Amino acid sequence: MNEKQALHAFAALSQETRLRIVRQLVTASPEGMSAGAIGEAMDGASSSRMSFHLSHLEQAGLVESRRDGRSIIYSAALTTLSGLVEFLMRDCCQGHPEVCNPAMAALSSCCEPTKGTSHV
Amino acid sequence: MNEKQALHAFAALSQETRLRIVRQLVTASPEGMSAGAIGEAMDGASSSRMSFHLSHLEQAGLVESRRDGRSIIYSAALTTLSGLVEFLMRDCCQGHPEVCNPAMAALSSCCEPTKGTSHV
DNA sequence: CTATTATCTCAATAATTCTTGAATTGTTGA
DNA sequence: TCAACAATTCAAGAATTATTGAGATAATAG
Repeated sequence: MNEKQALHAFAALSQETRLRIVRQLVTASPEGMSAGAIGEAMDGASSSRMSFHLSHLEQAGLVESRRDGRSIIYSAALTTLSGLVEFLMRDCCQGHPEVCNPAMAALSSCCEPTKGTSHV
Repeated sequence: MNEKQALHAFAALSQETRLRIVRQLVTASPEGMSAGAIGEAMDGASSSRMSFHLSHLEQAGLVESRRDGRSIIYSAALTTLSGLVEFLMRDCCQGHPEVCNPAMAALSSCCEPTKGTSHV
């Protein structure tokens, strides 16, 4: 993830409908959802509007698509999301662990450390 | 950090000049830099342009300002940055540790565990 | 008090992004 | 093949955001 890619990703995430789509798709991961189903979940947004936002997200690498019959199934690109977090933190941490540490703590509590099977 | 705040933060970070300002200020943390000095670092951008972007960033909670004599000193709001990471990951991790784990790994390597002089 | 420096504010314009609706492409089943 | 469905593409207009330059505000030095 370089600055240009991060810029695209941030732009993609800075629009309400698109941010909601991403959250929806993360929840629906890894199966994904058809464009139509996503539109329904977005208060019945029009298909051309969905297309516009979905292709924007795809350009930014935040979602992926595949055809399944008449439908096109979209799914979250999880590796781009973690790449974005890494980019943000790479910036933050230039000698300033006071940013990273709270972020680490937040991450740890959110990513349950697979209790029991701890290993570095 | 709620969705609305995250939306503002992403919008603020989705503009090249502003993303560069944030990175610059994270590097200059915690002292900060005067608006003029930031402008110089941004290829000599005009003062009104700087003002526009700096106030946008301040609105989004990504930077803070204080007056020092004639200058206004801006500094990175590190807690908002880590809040944003937390927001992203809270989303990502809804039952999908496969996102979080790479992100955790990236964070760990970026936030060198203060070898030697470690002290909470 | 005046001149100078640092920054902000405002209005106009330029540029970009979003929405809408109509037309188009691709897929399936009868 | 044809009708129906799912989604995309395109063009026009609306809305938002960024840049510029002129003028205002605030602080300091002389």
